[in-house]
Amino acid sequence: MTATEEGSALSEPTSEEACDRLAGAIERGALATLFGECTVAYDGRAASELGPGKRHVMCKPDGTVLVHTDEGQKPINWQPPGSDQSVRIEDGRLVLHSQRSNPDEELVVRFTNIDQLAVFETGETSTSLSVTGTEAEMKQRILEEPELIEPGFRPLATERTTPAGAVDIFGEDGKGRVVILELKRRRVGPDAVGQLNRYVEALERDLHAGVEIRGVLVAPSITDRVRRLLATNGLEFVALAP
Amino acid sequence: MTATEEGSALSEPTSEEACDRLAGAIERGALATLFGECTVAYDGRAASELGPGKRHVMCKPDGTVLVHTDEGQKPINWQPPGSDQSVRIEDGRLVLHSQRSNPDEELVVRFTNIDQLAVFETGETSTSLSVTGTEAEMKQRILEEPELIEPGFRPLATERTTPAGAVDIFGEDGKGRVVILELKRRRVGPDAVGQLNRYVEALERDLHAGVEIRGVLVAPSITDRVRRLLATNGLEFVALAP
DNA sequence: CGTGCCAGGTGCCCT
DNA sequence: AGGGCACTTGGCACG
Repeated sequence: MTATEEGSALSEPTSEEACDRLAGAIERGALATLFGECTVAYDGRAASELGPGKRHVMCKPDGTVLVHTDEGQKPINWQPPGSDQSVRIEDGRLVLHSQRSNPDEELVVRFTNIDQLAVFETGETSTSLSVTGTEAEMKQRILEEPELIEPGFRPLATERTTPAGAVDIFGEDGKGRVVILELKRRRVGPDAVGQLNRYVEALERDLHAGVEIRGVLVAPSITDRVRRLLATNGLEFVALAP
Repeated sequence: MTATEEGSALSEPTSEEACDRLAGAIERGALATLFGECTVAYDGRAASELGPGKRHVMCKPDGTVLVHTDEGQKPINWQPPGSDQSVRIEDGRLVLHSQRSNPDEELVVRFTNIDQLAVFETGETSTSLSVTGTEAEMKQRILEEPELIEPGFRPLATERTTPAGAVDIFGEDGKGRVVILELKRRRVGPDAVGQLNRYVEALERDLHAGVEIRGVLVAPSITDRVRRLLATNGLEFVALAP
């Protein structure tokens, strides 16, 4: 036995020790991390090959697998929650295999050396996260203070469905004209204009009178190209930050 | 000294030990992970509060900070590469502070207990990842085999710029008509139609003869709504998987 | 389950 | 630095 064990961490374990410990941790529903030299192969919606190097591998109890290098916020390879993990020894080396279905995707991590294997007990589910500054909050504010859009604006419905999808806020202005609001929590690109335009056109067809429908993009700010796109399509912009 | 040290891992370290070790690791450009009971506060583009619970915290040498719970593929809180970390003791508790600029964003992790602190040496930069099955590969295949689109199709340019943005592939058909291709590597939603439509309209204005321009969406498959949207806008679809 | 859409999206390339 | 867009986008809500 060459490995040293302190708490739930094994330093420089053999492949066999790591295999047993890792399999046990996954079985028990614990969170396990490995750090060491490995190669990574992914095949699924896309495919990738990653040559040897030191990486940090995390196996979560919910089936998530994350492979991180020393840089970047996103994992270089991963497997989503619900994936099935299995561990085995091949040619004396630890191999972590992860399988996902729908779509079928496969991730294989082959370790040539394991610096550390750690197992953590996460206990009961963690406290929930509350986020503020979302689009949902913008919507709430507009419903409470419709004059943020313009004097006389009256919201009539949220998520009103059209053949092209659901409109964020549906209402009418002081002159009784139909107004559609598309909310964006940050500076927007051209895609939002396409979205708003689809809704306006779909509603004009749906109400099929010669009704004029106003389409209004509500966001903190817009780019120049978006300003021109809005003008071209006869749409409007109201500045509002979340 | 109550903490036990094996390799580069401290089990149940005191706040002071953890503070020294973590600060040193960050300073040296090592990768550090903590696991323990903590609260997390974020404020920036949005804001969030996370109550006490066991989490896994990773500090990368490039300035990335990731806070993971026992579930989910994405971190529950994070800070992007380039952020500045600082560690201190407050009321005898370890506090990790991370600051980002442009936009100004702040992340604070307060530990009430540290189960483990580990420091890893990542060595030289890791081997690069090669991915296949991307949109770029679709483009390459079409350039090599234009008949994948239709007999007689001739690609003339890629990334040709229009007032609305760059077109994936620009070419002409057997009858000399201008053809625009918008490539998607997976089943597409309505947004892609908006994108293609913008390009077609922009080019029709740009070439400002009464030239007919064909817009073709190239993807593995499309939804029904997209099929209708394409028809409405006089656009076409060619099935092609990456 | 697929479809649609938000996200503190992130990352990459371009101007 | 800002704009535009791909991404194994991930995640959620809804039909």
